[in-house]
Amino acid sequence: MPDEKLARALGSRIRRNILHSLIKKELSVHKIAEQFSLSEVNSSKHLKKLYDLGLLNTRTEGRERFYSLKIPEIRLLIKEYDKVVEVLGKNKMV
Amino acid sequence: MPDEKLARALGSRIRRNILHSLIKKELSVHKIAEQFSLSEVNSSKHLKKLYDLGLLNTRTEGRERFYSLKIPEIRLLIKEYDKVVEVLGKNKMV
DNA sequence: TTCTTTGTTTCGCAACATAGAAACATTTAT
DNA sequence: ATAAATGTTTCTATGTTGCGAAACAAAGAA
Repeated sequence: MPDEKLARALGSRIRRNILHSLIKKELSVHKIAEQFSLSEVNSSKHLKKLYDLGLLNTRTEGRERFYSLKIPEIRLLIKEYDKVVEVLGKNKMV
Repeated sequence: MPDEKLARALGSRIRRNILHSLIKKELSVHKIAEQFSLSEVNSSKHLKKLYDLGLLNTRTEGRERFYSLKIPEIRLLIKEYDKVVEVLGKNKMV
């Protein structure tokens, strides 16, 4: 069920940040690891998860593997997601 | 961190369906349980989770507790969510 | 008062996700 | 041929989530 998986994919702050970065341009496993202070192992795992889900494209060049957004609709989803987060933040009575 | 919690709240198919129903009108714990074939215990738990997150309003009348959408922005989020799910479904090469 | 309806909380279990470590593969440089 | 850089996979430990069962609480009916 893709809808279950999508939710689980978005369920990680790191993966949402990764998607955010990939909106601008494709990035390698290494660059993502650098950017978010992840081990390359974990960077690879997160990207693979997003890729398996069908959200990313991949392209290998030399020893690097680049990932990019495959589904443009994800941009709006993230935008709406952030909007709700903002509202929740303002209402914060936690 | 509200953004972490929101993702986890959406991470359940049942909770997304509940939110979907609440778009139309407020519903009691009992009604939700009925509608989705949940035990009342679980219905209560799911609704509490969404409420604690700040997504729902609540109103008690007699022995019933009604929940309703508090954040209208959630509608668009769900809509965009479903859109991405649809695209993923069409691309299904899983 | 006693019973029924509606709802909540706690406990324990099974399933799943996450992160680190180690081993391995591939490509490029020396 | 050897070493370094970039990624992936497997194993393990830890933590989180969801669900059922049981106990409890409050409101209304009999």
